[in-house]
Amino acid sequence: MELDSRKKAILYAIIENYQETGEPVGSRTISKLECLNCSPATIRNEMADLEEMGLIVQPHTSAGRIPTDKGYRLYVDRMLEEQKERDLPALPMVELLGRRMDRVEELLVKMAQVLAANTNYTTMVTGPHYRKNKLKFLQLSPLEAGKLLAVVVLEGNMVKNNIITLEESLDDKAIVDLNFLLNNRLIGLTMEEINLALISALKEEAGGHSRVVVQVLDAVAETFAQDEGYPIYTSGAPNIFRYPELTGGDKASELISTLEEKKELGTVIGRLSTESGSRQDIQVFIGDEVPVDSMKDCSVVTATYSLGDGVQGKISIIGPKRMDYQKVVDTLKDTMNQLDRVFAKEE
Amino acid sequence: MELDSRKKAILYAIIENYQETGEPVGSRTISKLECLNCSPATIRNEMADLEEMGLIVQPHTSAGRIPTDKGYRLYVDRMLEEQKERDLPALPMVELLGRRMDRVEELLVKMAQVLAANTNYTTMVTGPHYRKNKLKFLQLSPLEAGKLLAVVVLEGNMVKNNIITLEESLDDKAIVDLNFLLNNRLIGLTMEEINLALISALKEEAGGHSRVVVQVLDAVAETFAQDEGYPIYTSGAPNIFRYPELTGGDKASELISTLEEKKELGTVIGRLSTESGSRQDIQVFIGDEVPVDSMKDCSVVTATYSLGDGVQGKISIIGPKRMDYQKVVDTLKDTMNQLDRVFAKEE
DNA sequence: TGTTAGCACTCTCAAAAAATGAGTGCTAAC
DNA sequence: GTTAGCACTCATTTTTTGAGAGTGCTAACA
Repeated sequence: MELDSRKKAILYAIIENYQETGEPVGSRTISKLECLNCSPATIRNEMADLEEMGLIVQPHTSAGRIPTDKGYRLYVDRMLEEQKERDLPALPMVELLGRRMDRVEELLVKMAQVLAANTNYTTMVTGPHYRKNKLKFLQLSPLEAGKLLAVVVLEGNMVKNNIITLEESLDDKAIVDLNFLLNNRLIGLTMEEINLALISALKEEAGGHSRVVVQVLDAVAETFAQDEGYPIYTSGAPNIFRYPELTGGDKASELISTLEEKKELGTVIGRLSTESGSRQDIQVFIGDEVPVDSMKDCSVVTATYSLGDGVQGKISIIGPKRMDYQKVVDTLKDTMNQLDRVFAKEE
Repeated sequence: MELDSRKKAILYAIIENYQETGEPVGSRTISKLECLNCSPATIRNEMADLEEMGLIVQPHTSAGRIPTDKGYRLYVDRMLEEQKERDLPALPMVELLGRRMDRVEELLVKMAQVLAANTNYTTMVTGPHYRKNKLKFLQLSPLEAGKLLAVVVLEGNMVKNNIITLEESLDDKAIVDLNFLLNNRLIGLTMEEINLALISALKEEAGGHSRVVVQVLDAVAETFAQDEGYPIYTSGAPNIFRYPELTGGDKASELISTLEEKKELGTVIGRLSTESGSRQDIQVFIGDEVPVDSMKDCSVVTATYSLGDGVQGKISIIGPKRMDYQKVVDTLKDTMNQLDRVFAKEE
């Protein structure tokens, strides 16, 4: 069957109306609303066709229609295609960015908060993938007998620290030497690259302190291993309560659990990174496309941010399938643009 | 009216039954359950008395009784009094503690998770109050042109780092000097004690670099100022969905919001610190006693933990008013004991 | 051939009505 | 002081009813 322009118009009208109301949309509503100038009966005929094509469904006989995942997909794809320029009120992201850009985690958390508050959906941000960023420098300091403080700085000024409990004591001289050795050999490498071969090579060089070298490297590696290599921040979880379709039955509970545990969220991210990004790196998952069971009633819109120096991660907006895709996509684009502008300017 | 031992027994029976079922408890249930050996009618008489005393109420005429806040209070006070030794299966807290005790935040988060999973309630842990802990040492390192990395270590090995963007560049020598100066003057002081008078004194001494001193101190102070001086971690928020009385209406939404925002939770903590702790520093807030509006249907049990070196904070378990106070209190005591054992052994 | 009016039909939702049942308070007997 | 018996109350559940929204179909119309 042909999807002529009127059918499209009707489909989009249904989607947008359903977006606002959350109620199934009837033929009468459409006939009034539209500049199509045709009667409910005509709309009904068209709707029957759209239903046959699998783009809309009736929740029950004699109810209005709601879009199917396939319907949404069509709508979203067109939207991403069109790239229509809209002017949104810019988010006060720059303000955040201006101050204390240095603290990456803090910045990400705030960003998530602003996005959640602005969209009324839930936001999830993954921190940069530590293992993929290069070591900028590493500093060992004596903390107390048998304990070392290791401060690790990665490109992009991500800082992590770790307290290492040693099995043997080291004097200050030894620490300075070790410091020098490690920096000399490791700077510029990513965590991934600091592998076994390298470690045993260092062990040789360290001579008497070989055990310490291993301990230090283990501890450092462990620091970056937690959170499966990247932290995940969420914000606006309570926003799901705005959407009855997400809170019926145990759904709210399951969603909140998923968000709290965060681990499973990684699968979304995992899935993301393997698939090729669409234009501007914005990807949309609709309903069943979301690879997390408890989110089958949700849609997820994802973008990749970059803070320069290879520091990058994903921002995702999680909402009901009837989310305002246009707004979400535009907001994310705006955010990405702001980030780019700030971090491009800086370099 | 006299609260004789039978009345007490009945009250406690009601409380414990309601704890399990969440349903109002009728006279018949009690009469069967109890070794009191008396008929429902007798129980009814006693219940009428208990109601008159304000210890139990009927949600509506001809329903069973449920405990009032006052009833719970009586029950809890007795329980805290009795100090009955029960043997709970010990939580696998030690296991956590054994490994990587050094990372305080990580430890606290894990602890919250274990407690939440074990009790089926929500757990909230406040990190140590940074401002009250003494500075152990402070280290400035050049990061790149115009940027310094400041690593601050407090007693108890709490480490915070901060990237400082300077208005002027400093050569290595200057940084070393500044480092020395700051350490010399600030070690052993708490963040609270590093006040304006001290800062201006340092400014004098720093001579040419007075602006830098201020910037560094500001940045450090700001690091510890965030989170109002201490972080708050929560875990097990989804557990509230287990208790219908917490999820009716918008309650779930409000509770989850409160937990997510965390700020307001501080008021509980604030209230706590002013009131004198009961035995073993365990405090119980029942219903209206909780100083947070969205938690008027909850009870909160709080304990103070100490990780040695003045590193201390609060652990709170948040659940419905009909929570298993005995279990929660015992679990907290057990946890505190384990902490004490580990950290006492260490010193 | 596409559009429209009309109408019977279906199904949800809300309100009203009726049945159910748990639990009480009271009284009178033990 | 305790208990059996009984009438009464009130939330809950089920049933009934009615209203309303929306459809599909048919027949007329341009």
